[in-house]
Amino acid sequence: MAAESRLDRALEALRRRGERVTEPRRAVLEALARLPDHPTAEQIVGAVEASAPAVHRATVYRTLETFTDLGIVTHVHVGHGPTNYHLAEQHHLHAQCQRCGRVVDLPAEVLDDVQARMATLGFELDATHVALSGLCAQCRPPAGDYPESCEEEEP
Amino acid sequence: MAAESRLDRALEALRRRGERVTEPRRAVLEALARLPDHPTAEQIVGAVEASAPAVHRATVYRTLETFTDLGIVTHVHVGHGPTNYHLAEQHHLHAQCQRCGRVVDLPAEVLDDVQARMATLGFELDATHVALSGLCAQCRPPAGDYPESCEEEEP
DNA sequence: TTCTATGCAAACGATTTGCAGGGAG
DNA sequence: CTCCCTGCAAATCGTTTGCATAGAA
Repeated sequence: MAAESRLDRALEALRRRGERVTEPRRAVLEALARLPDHPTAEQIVGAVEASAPAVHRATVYRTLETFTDLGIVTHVHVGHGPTNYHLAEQHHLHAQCQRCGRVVDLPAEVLDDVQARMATLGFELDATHVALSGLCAQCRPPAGDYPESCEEEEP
Repeated sequence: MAAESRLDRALEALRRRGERVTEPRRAVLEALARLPDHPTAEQIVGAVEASAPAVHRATVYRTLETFTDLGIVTHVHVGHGPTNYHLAEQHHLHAQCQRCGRVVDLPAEVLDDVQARMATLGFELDATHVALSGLCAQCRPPAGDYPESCEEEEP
């Protein structure tokens, strides 16, 4: 799936809903389509700054909120640290390593059973909205040993 | 389990580890033992202020961090909103309602299967560290209807 | 022309930090 | 007496808001 087509599809969704297509909005969508992983608002601000320097961070935040309301963008809360955003197309779950901060994707169905069970308790689980927490393969102490070589991200 | 005995046990744990027992620390532990649910740092600050007005919020934050390192206190990150703290005794999970913000406790084993499955993927799940997210029984739209009567907390 | 979306600056909530003094052990 | 813990003030980080204006439709 090319980044460009994802961008076009998002723009199309915007117009279809009668929303205005502006330069900041285009730039935010472009950043979301182009950036890898799940960028934070601040990373999107940085990416947008390259193509459209006049766009203010407040606009990026407001735009992300609007897109979320429209269902174009999804966000994930990670235990500590800022919220992560991505285009709403791919439905998957997330887990974040407590040590290195990396966010890994998980197949969407890992929480299906939990979801079913919580439904019987009256709680409607939104599995994509928060990232599970733990230690990734690199940071997990290998069999009683000390953790090794899993650097902190973004120095 | 009486709040006082929980307090005593925590104080005992402090001394056993050669940590100093000071008034702020005692007050924070007392607040944790006495407050219901899972108070935020700021709620603990408020509770501490009653018994020991001179204790500064920075001290409360530092104390909570120290206690966490010592394994006396545990914290839970909720999707949006401040971190929740509790004494490390009870091991259980949490889920937060996206709408009313309430945090409900879950039996510790609801994520056991997920934990096992993620272990095979190399990820060591810490199920208690983040709260699952969704809609609680009161806020969940009852069969296609509009949500009703689930007030926002703390006005 | 209309009304939404934007830029800017300032406020905001939650949390952290540097520093010098106080008090537990 | 020594060093850890504390109070205070200020900084920081992520995010939100009020206001007047630009610009999409």
